[in-house]
Amino acid sequence: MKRTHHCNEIRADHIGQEVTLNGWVHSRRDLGGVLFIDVRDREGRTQTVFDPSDVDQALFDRAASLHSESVIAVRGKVRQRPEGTDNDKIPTGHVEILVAEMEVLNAADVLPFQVDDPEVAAKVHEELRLKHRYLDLRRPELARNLRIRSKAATTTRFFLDAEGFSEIETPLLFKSTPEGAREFLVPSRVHPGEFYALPQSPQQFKQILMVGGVERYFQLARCFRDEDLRADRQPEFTQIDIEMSFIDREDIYALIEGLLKEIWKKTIDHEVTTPFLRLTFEEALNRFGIDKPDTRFAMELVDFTEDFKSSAFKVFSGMVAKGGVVKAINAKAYADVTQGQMETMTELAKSFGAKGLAYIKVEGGEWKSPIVKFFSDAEKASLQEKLGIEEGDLILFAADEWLNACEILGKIRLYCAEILQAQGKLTLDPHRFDFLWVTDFPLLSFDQEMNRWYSSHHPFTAPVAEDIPFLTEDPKRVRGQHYDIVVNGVELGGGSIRIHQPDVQKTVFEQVLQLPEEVVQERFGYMLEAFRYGAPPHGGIALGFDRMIALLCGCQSIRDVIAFPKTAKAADLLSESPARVEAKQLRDLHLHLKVAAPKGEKSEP
RNA sequence: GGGGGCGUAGCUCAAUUGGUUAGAGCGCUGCCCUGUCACGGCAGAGGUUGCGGGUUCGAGUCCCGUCGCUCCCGCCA
Repeated sequence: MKRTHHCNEIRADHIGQEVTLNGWVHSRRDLGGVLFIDVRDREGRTQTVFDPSDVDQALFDRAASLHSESVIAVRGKVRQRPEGTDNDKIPTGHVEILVAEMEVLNAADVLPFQVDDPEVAAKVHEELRLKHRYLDLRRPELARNLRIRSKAATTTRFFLDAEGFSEIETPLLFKSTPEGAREFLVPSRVHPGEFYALPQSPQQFKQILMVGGVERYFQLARCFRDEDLRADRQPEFTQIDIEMSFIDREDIYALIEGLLKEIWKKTIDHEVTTPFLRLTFEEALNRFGIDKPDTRFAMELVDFTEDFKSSAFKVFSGMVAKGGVVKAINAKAYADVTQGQMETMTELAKSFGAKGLAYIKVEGGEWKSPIVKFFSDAEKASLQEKLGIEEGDLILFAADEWLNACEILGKIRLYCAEILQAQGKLTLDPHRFDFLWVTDFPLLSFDQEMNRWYSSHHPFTAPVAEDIPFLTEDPKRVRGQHYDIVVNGVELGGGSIRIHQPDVQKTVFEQVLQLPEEVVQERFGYMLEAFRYGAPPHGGIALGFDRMIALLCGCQSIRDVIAFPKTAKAADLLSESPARVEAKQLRDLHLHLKVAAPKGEKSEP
């Protein structure tokens, strides 16, 4: 009983034809004398009719006792529905199949949760949905997400192939590089006591491929990081990984703008406007207080450092005297802020080392604030003018060292936007995508506790050429040739032009990052060596594929765009991994566990 | 590692703030029903209130611990 049509195919044209459908029992309506079963597959559903005047009692009884989600094959004649019984909600609603024969391909047990009603299914606890992921995947939303994901992958391959890229797989069993994210380790059987690591990304291999003359590489690369999870982070995830030779930053921007434009068009038929806006790191911080700004709404940070330079309010003028800045945002229409919300924001500010969070509520034509009495008329006038203050507004201040002040207000800006959205005072168009590049990141950041410089991006990022002389004497002013791509406040990806000169790379490793020479040799010796034998200038980028699909699908969590995601504690509830292994497996791997074996099991001899 | 939220029938939730036999809708089982499409009607079964302690005359409710899910901070070169 192989199907002749799928379940969203039968139309008036087919009336009179004999057809066979295969699919799941979506719903069953037993009216006693007549029985309807909607057969569903991934394309849609079709109503079938069992009429006792046409089928024998045994078949009728078998059909009547089917549970939802059983898999059946039905053969019968297509006929027009009797007048007045059309169902306009589904495309097959004008016809039905008068069943002559039915085979039960798999009789389903009673389900752990209902899947036929999308609204009911969507509310089921995620734990249960993950345990029975195969049921969850039948929901139209998840099925659609996976198809969008597939379409995006295919579009990527097609586009990059046309641009002359080769798709090349790199090893998953790699060498441990203890910098950066914690790694998953894989013990070696044939090398007792030695380990592979799963790659955090194919970074080093793709650079070696450039030395290998590949020129244009890409991969939909699986990456692994053993860090704590979030809604937008999984321990294993996918990147669109790209590397090119003989290029500069502009080539990357143009390529990625083309790729994203194509993906958005092919998957959700959305026209992305290119070229993308570009912001320097400094401008992003100054205006939005974050290096991945959501530019779909304003509420921008405004600088008042000059205005409060000699203010009678010593918290502000004192900070300016110390070289700090004074900044403010206008949370439009948020003067009705609650005590609790104000406390939350103050805590945010304090977590960045601020002493408090100064504010002005504009209510009843009055500026209500504990600090406004210290302000001169000129100061008030400049606040009024630069912030466009109106009745009902809430003004929030940060006075601190530049980066802290920016980041405090950046977080508060996002918090306010969230609240204002919940209150219906701020609306963001769900079909709007604000793409932008963030450029000119500082190459290095200083770690106060460790008293040393570390790479803002990664140690292979090339400095801006004219800044190379400052690498050792003034690391702070060296800009990196690093770029991030940001959409609606989500960091979609990032990359850089790489260092291709072994001497510059050695300087960065040993003199700037202060890694001992022997450590550099052990971990990166093969790269430095490769760069001695003809390394082309090169650069690349990696895009978070899961995050990208979540944006395309309008999902909050990337778990909804991954077929088999893991929980916040990195467990797979379907297969119940991770799990213990047999003692023999451990012996083969030369491992001895320090944790106790569970009850009923013998611990290792 | 830290903080918040959740955990009651197969599912989604309720239980008057510590008080009788823990309820409802959906699902499930049985019976009825010939044009439904969220079919309808009648009846019924179904509970270690995540788990383990404690307080109390009495705990779903309060306390301690623990497990799981989730959100956030740290972390994620």
